[in-house]
Amino acid sequence: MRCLAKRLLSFTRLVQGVNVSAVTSPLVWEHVQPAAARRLLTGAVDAFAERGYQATTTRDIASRAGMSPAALYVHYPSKERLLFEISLYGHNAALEVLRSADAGSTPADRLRSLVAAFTAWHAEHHTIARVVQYELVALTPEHLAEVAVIRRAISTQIEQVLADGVRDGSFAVADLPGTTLAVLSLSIDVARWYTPHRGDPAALGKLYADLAHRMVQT
Amino acid sequence: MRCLAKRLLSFTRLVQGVNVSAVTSPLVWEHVQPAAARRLLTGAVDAFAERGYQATTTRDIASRAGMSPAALYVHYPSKERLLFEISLYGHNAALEVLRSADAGSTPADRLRSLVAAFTAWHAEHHTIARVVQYELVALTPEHLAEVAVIRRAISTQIEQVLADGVRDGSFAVADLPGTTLAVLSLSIDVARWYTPHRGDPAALGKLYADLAHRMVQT
DNA sequence: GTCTATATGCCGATAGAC
DNA sequence: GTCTATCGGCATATAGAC
Repeated sequence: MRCLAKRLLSFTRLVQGVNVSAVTSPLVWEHVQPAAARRLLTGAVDAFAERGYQATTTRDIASRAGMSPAALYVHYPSKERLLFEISLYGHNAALEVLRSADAGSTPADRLRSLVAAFTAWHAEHHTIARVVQYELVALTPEHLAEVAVIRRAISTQIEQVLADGVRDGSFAVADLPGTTLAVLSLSIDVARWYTPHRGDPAALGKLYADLAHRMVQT
Repeated sequence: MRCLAKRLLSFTRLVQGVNVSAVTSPLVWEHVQPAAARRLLTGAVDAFAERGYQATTTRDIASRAGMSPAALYVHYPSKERLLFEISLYGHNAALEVLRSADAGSTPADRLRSLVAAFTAWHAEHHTIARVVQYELVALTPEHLAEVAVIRRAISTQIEQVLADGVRDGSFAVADLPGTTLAVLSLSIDVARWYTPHRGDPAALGKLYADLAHRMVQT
């Protein structure tokens, strides 16, 4: 089993501004080696997103990868560890998408870019996003603490832009923490309801960027 | 086992306008008889909300109600049926909160009232709301179809107000279905993150009413 | 690194006494 | 309507051959 964390940031580096097409790459997991470990991981993402972590059996994951149940344990020491690697990767990818999108000369431009990219990521990668956002309780306390650090960084990224806009007078925000959470909520909830037939991720990103901007503009 | 559905609408009838204090009644399940069935049901709500349906065992539910595992089956024929009764009740309660809140002379007043009440309900009843919003996949196809009807009615309630506002020129909405979903999303996602220490449900409702109104106003 | 076979335990649900 | 006892099955994870 190779170390996944070291390679987590590879693909999101390609994203610039609201160039959300870059996050639609199908080869998201190409850095996971060997191929058997990658098949197990992508099978687990699909299964966890479809049925949830607890309802997914190791037999199901193994069979999606074309293996016997026992073969899973050669690559991952437990089902929870598989979830953790997916969750850690997903959180880092989401944070990197935000950091790469935080470009623009005004708080309004930056906010629109952040919301568009974060929303499009949740739509395009709705299976990973579903695991990231809704399977936190299945993590061990230690692993949860690790991803919680990344979650705080994600929240801070949005809050900072809103605070900048308030300072220069382009935004009117009565409750900064509450509005930060609301803006994040809008994008995160996409993972709950999105399916490919519900529209283009980039178009959804643009709509949500507009809605978020209107929520705070003076 | 008594029929729960017939008594679903009792408490939400008390709610008028944005009188969200009425939905904070702690005796939400008082109509479930006998008391043993009610203890099982409230125990199941807490357990499902904490760990999720699949991670909750019938032994856990029974022990929260102070009973042996076997006693559960005197009141409910299966674990899934317990989930269904909770989900059906919760959906009907949420819909009734919306219908009671749809009061006001202008689309703006109506939208603010709807969003305030719907948001406050998700905060105040975040345990029930979590089961309602995140455990749909555990329902049988037949039971899912039944709650899906209620979910469409909830969505329609919001969409109608937005459409009325567009018609009389008080709202500017580029994408009506998309904006409807976004407004609903904001409130629904409250069930994911809300805990009592994060503020007063009524105050959150007011904040979200303001944000939703700004999303659509001309 | 993958397999077959299996250890070990908990799951949902039932049987039958009281 | 509640209990104790238990059924049959499937869960995660391991042992050991190849």
